[in-house]
Order: sequence, then structure tokens, then C-alpha cells
Amino acid sequence: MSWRDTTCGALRADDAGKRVTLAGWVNTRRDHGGLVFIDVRDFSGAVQLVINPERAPQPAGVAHELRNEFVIKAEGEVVKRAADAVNPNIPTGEVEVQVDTLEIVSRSVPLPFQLDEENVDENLRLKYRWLDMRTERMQRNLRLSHTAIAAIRREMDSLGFVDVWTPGMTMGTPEGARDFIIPMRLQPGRFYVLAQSPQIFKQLCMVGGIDRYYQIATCWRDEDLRADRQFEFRQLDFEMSFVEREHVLDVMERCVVASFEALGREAPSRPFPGLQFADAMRRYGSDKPDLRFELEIQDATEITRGSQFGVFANAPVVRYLAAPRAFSRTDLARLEEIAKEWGAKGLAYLVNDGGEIRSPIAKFLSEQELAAFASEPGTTLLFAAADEATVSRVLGGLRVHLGRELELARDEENFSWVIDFPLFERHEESEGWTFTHHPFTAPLPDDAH
RNA sequence: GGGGGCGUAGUUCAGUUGGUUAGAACGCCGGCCUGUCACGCCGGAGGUCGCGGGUUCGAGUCCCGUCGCUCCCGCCA
Repeated sequence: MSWRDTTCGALRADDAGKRVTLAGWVNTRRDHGGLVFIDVRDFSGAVQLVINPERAPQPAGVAHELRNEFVIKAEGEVVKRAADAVNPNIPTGEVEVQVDTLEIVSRSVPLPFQLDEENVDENLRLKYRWLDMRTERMQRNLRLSHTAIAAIRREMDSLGFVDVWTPGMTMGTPEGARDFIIPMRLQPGRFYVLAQSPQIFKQLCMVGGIDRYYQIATCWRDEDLRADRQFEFRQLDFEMSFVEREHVLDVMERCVVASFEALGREAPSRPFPGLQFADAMRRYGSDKPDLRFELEIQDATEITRGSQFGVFANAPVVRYLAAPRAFSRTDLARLEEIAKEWGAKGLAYLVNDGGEIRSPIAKFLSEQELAAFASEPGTTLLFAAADEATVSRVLGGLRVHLGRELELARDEENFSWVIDFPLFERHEESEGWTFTHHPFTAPLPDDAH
């Protein structure tokens, strides 16, 4: 006798009259003393079981024992529900299964958290990972990830890329992230490290004539965590020989489009727009700008050259954001703290509060300056005055913060390439040069000086 | 390495200016219930307020230390 001949979420009105066998988890039990309703769930969804003691005494005895997350096996008849008993909220809501035999496969102790509960502590969810995975959210996320990655693999395969498995245990490198260390049993005192990326191995592939390599590669980096950064992560890693930048961009765009299409979502149109690194830094203060909202950085360096406000007049660069809100003093004090975190000395501002200007610096500004900084009522101009790198960092940080706080971002995907990165940048502490982190390592003509 | 926030029932949270016996919802246990679908109704159990110290007549609440979690900076790409 088989475990099941249908899944829980598959049953529809057309199935009425069929005899079925089901297996799954008890989602909820509604015990009316006589009649008992059980929602039984598997990966495909849930369906209502009806246990009627007048129809079958065996399951009625078992049903009162059931608790949430018991695993059960039930056999019975699919029945169309009466019109007033249809549940329009679930796909199987037009039918139910009248149970003839019911078996408890596995019992469950009371749960450490409810599966439909939100904001459950992540450590608790991880401790009981097998329960967490039963939630609709985790089922959806894991399957979504699978679908996207499968589409990427198909796309890379069709483009002639070879999936090469490179070592996870390798030698340490002097630069980059801290390594995770693995002691060697056979050579006491010596160590492997976990690969921070397949970098060296994929370059070997190129030298070795593999020509087009790719891998969904696991990387390990022993650095402090962030909300979006773990010790261990996976990336689409690839390398190509005898190509130009456009070929590389083309491959990545195809993978993005393929995964969107596999998920049944509208794919972004190709080619993705490009943005010069220098423009991105000037307009958005970031090499990875969020383009789902505008709030571009404006330049005021020329306007303020002869300003009576010394901070402006003496700064190499003066730029500002025009935030669409008349902030209170409390808000501005908080924004100043954020600006300081990003390296600002202070935060000058002009608030247009219903046409009236609130600002401690307005009295230092000329009529020409004030005219240049005219804004709509309900706007706050936030100024950064310093060297160019600091101004970009401060206003870039404030821009992201304001985007989130004022919920400026449109609900959309917005893909764009940031290109023409410089190879090196100034290292502030040592006053030397350091590598800019960037997606392309071929030097540009401008770098040769 | 630095800074901010948090820690109260199994879970998610509330707890006023320091003041009587620390509450709610969900979950759990018992009882009733034949058309519910977040079933309903009645009753019950469940707490080292993270830990240690201090201030006070009195601390969940204030102070110091410590541990854990979390977010950000550094770091990492």
C-alpha cells in the first residue's frame, strides 16, 4: 500500500468522487467534539480533512489525539463542499476529503514557536531549522533560489561555459580577507585555508585553455558580519578568454534575464544602461547607487566660492541634497550624527518650511547664494563641504539613509552597470595608493600615468 | 577594534515617575461542542524580569560590570 497517490495542494473540484491517500503534517485541528476538521499540509499546499464519526469510527478515535505538526496518513473520498462551506481563500477550498482511515505516522511535542508567527528570533529558527523550513516563507525562498540558480546554469551551459569544480581547501594568501584555518592531521603544525574565492583557479583555467569557465562557487571569509554578509556565501563566478568588456556584461545580463524569466517575472530589458564611475560618485556619492529614486547630489562649489560663510568658501568642494521634507531640529540633529559617522565635520542646512527659510547659516549667505538655493516649500537642503571624496561619502551615505527613511524608492528592479572604475585610489591614512574594488581589472588609458 | 539598540512566560510583546500579588495575545493542559477553516465557549498550569554587584525603606524600572543577540563603522568585495 502506497503512502500517497496525490499531494495535499493538488485537489480540485474535478477530483470529486475519487478515492485518495494523503500524507502530510497537521496544520490545524478544529475539533467540534463530534466532527473534526484537519488541515493537512505538504510542500504543495493544504487540504481540509473531515472526520465524521457517523461515517467512520476508526478515524474519529484517532482524530482527537492529533496535535499540530503530527505527521499523518489518511485515506478517504474527495467530496465537493456545499456552496456555503467553500473556502475561497485556499486553492483546495472547493473540496474536502471525507476520511475513512487515519494513521498517526509521527507525533510532535509542542512547538518552540508557531509556524505562522512572524519576527521569531533568527537563532531560534536556526536551532529548529527543520521547523523553520516548513513555513511557507522558507519553502518559497528555497524553491525560488533553486529556480533562479537552475536557470543560470542552463544559460551558462548554452553559452559554452564549463563548470569546473575548484578546491575549497587551499593555500593562504597575504592580501584580502582573513582566512579560515584548517589544521592538517598528517602534517602537524601546517594548515590549509578555506578559499576566499576561486580567483587563482579560474585564472589557471584560462591559461590552461578552458576558455570559458564558470561555477556557483562557495567562498569563505573570516570577517565581521553584517546583515547582508556571512562567513560563507555563494557567487556566480566566471572567467572568459579573448573577450572585451561588452562580452562579459552580455553574459551577466543574460543570466539576470534568464533567472527573471524562470521565476515568471518581467525581465529587465537589455542592454542594461551604463553609468560612469565618476558620474556615479558625483551624482549619487556611491559606486553602487540605488537608482530606484532620484535625490541626486547637486553642486554648489562655484556658487559659494566667495561666500561669507567660511566653511563653504574654504572647502575644496561644496555639494548638497534637496530632501523633500521640512525637517525638524531634532531630525536635523540626527541627520548630522549620521553625516558625522560618514566623516563630515558638521551638517549645514536650509529648511524651506512652507516658504519660510529656517537655517543658522542663512544670515551668512548672499542674495545670489540664497536665490541659487531656492527650493519648493517642504524641502531641506543638506550641505557637505570638504574634499571631494569626503563630500561624496557623506552625501552618498545621507542619500541612502533618506531614501530608506522617506521611502523614496520605487517598487522596481533597476539594473545598471557602473563602468570605467579607476584602478587605484588614494588611501586616506597612509596617503599612498590602494586598489579600487571593481568588477573589471583591465587598465584604462587614463590609468597610465 | 569602535559606537548604537535590545534582553520580561514556550513564542511575540506590554509593563507609566522606582511602589501592593509582573500582564496580554498565541501556544500548552483539562472539560464542552456535528460545518469549522486564525472554529467557539469554560477552566487551569506556566516567570531566577540574561547574569553579578550597587543605590534605595523598596528595583523589571536607576547606576556599574559582565554575557548574549542585533544594527552600523572599521574590516571585507
